[in-house]
Amino acid sequence: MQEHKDITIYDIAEKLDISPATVSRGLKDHPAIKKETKKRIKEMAAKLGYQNNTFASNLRSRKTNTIGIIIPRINSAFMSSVIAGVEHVVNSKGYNLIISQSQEDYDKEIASATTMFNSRVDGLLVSLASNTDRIQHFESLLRKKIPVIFFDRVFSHPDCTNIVIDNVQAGYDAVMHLIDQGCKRIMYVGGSLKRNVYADRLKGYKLALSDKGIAFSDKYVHTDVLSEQTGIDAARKILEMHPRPDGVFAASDSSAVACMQTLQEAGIRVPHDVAVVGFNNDPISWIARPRLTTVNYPGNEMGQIAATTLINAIHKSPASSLTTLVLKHELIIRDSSNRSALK
Amino acid sequence: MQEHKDITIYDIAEKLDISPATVSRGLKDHPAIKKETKKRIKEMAAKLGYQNNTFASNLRSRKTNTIGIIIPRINSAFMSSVIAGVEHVVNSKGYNLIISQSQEDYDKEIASATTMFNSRVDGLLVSLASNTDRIQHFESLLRKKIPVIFFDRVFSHPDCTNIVIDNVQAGYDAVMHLIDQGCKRIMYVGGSLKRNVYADRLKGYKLALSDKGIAFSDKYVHTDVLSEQTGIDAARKILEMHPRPDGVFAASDSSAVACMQTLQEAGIRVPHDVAVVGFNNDPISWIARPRLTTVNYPGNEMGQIAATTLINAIHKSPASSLTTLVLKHELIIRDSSNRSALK
DNA sequence: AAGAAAAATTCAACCGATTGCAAAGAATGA
DNA sequence: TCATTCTTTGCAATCGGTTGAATTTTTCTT
Repeated sequence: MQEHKDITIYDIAEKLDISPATVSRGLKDHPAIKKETKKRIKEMAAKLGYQNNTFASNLRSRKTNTIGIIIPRINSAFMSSVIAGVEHVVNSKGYNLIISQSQEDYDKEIASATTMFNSRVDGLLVSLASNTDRIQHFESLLRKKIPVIFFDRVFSHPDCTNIVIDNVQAGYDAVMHLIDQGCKRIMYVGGSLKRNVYADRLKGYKLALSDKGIAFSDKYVHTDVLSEQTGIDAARKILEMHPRPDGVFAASDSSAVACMQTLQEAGIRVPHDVAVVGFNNDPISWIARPRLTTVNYPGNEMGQIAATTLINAIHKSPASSLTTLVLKHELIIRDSSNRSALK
Repeated sequence: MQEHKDITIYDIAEKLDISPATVSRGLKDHPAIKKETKKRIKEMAAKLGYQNNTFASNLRSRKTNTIGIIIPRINSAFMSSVIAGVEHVVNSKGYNLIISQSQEDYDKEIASATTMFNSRVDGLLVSLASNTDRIQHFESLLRKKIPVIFFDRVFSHPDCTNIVIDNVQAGYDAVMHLIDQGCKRIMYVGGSLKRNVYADRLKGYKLALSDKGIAFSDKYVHTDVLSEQTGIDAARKILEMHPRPDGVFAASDSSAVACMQTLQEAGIRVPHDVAVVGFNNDPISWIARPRLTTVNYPGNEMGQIAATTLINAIHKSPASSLTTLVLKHELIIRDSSNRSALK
């Protein structure tokens, strides 16, 4: 088995009896190179099996063609869809993707940011960890004019674009729907209120109550690092309350389903006694019985848009200016909240 | 806002009035450098905020410190767990990870392999697409002694390690359990038989039947590119058969649940009339009602092991020799198949 | 046909770390 | 004291493209 020496632009240049500079330019369609020369170069490159050495290019051109993404964790239905979307765009545009999980932890997020900085990413996508409350760990990137874009769990910063859905409206829609179904005492189950997604959904919740003249009360708000367990805890709380809540709006499908099932096991009928609305439209939302009413949150789309926006920002250094980009959401009404079907 | 010029080993060398070569060696603990010199170098590096330029290193040392992974799609519960595991190991060992999705398509898989080759990954993890039947597209890597490891959906090749669970045994266990529950006519719902995972589970199915003296028949085997739809199709088929099958072994939880729910909607009781077993232990398996009996397939662990094995293979060039690595699986019995609880 | 302008190509420095080999300094031995 | 060996450090080439400026070639004017 013979050792293959890699083909370089020098090999091509030699065969064609031209200079390496011309080869370099020819390969990347530089306008100053004659069409027919380009053709010869490309043909020879193909014939010899040339591969661009990205390290040499990157070293000289000070570009890495790599973008990074920091997320709380990859293995949730929503986040893996986002990644799928990002990967799709990024690959098709010739970029590489580095993924790092913060595991919902502020310190790990800082470490991830450092890794990204050291890897000299050209741009960074971030969805913040549960307990992050300052973002100075991205300053080293911003100082070097490396674009940082937040999505889903965002943070307001003059130099960063945010990509979100209208969480206030989504929360409002969900709760308004519950009220329309006759709910008077609605529980909100969410994650840390440091995160816009949970805080905003709570705002929507309050607005809906207010618009219907229902008084808001703290005791109906249950927040924690959002997980299934949070849903179970909320259910236990509900079971002990008098009068008992008759509606639940949970900020994730997994907590909503866990809550719903815990209630059901205690003999509560859903939606008859308690109507439930979740968030995300994860697969479990249509597997659970009754099927879960939820807010569709298109992860794949968000990933594609985030990646596209980031790549644009990388190219146009002059402040791409867009501060916030809002995607559409949609309330999907299913059996877990639909009392009209009950009659 | 001032432009930060990057610190290089030359800057350190100048400050310390020594040569860049010494700095380079000092930073990576070369034995020829005096301890105290190393200390001074490292202190100065820290003080100036030096970051290694990986492109320069890679260019010179001809290593990329990058590993690649090609998977059918990222957004499934199993695969995203695998990625999480891989990411964890890879990041902690200072490697980068490039992800590419084949979208279950042979041609895209070839394209992905080419991308990986061009990115000069140091090693590659692969889980094959549904319709792949030759793997010559990895030869260019293997010729350069770049280790390629298959996991989950593997392919036999003298130079490649495979990481799997014992799918034959898992299939055997699942089907044996169904037979123990009194099933006589068991349906197998799987993916393309080109893929070991589906073919082996079918083998286990046949073995179990054979061990119990039950004749095998083609009509009980339903295969397709495995998805929810496959489960629904299988259910429809079941509903039309006489005598009707009384057990289902599906090679994924999503198809199992889809099948189960379709049957239920047609008035079939699970597990009373038809007992169902799935595969993977995805979240939906414990959300569905009845809870789905399934085979636990530890994705995160498999990811970690695959990554660790690959990195070992990268370091010891002398054939790491291991051909196949088999992880443990486990049948988790839940209500969808448990008739003893019914009495 | 000579001169000017435009097009195409080449020159050569450069990106920043690595590494074989040479060299200087220090320690050991006779 | 001088030769020998071991430590430690420096020199300089190298990895393979990229790019501003210079040069050569071609095309266009008049």
